[in-house]
Amino acid sequence: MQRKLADTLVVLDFETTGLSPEHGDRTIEIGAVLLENGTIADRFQRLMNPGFRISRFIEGYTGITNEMLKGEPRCEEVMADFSEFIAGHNIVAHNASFDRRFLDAELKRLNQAYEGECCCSLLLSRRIYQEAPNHKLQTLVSYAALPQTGRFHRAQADAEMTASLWMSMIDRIRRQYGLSTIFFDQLSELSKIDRLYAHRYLSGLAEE
DNA sequence: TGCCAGGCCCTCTTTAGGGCCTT
Repeated sequence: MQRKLADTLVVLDFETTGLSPEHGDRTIEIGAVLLENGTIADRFQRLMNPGFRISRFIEGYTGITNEMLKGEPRCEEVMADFSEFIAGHNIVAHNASFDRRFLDAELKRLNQAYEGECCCSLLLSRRIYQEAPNHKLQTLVSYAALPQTGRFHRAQADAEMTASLWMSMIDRIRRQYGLSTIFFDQLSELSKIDRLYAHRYLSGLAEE
């Protein structure tokens, strides 16, 4: 599924009620963009009602209030639509292990599963932007001089800025190593190898 | 009401501990 779909990709971000779906936390907002050949071809943004009140901490952290969620559809309804949105595409998220756990947990409630590949822009940034002060999304957007498309910690803005970050890292690799094309599975591999070997790996790609 | 996780990665490491990230 990876290389043949290298020209399409869904970058996603969840806002949730907490850190752990295993302890009952649910998603309250999904934001995503479909990238086709490096440009945004489609968007998906929904608020959803988790079925219980969210904490004051989450209200302050995300700007999403209990009042805002009152009339919104349940998670199951939104996730059914989102499952169709991501079907056939690989996905990217910042600290993807977090978003993947929530994606899997929500889809499991629908007796569904995501079958594609998932790559982490945080892990990739630790190899491409090794000199950045830290690798929080907000810091990297500033560090790479990318446009701020909205409020941080809202799903759609975070997804769009993660997409910009992703493209900026691809651009940096292309320019630095003279690569005309770099595939999703190569970036996925790069995010998994020891970051000390990142340069050696990319140099190897340049020689192919 | 208050609490909860997990994977990566560095180092004063590998028979471990703790910071970084995500909400």
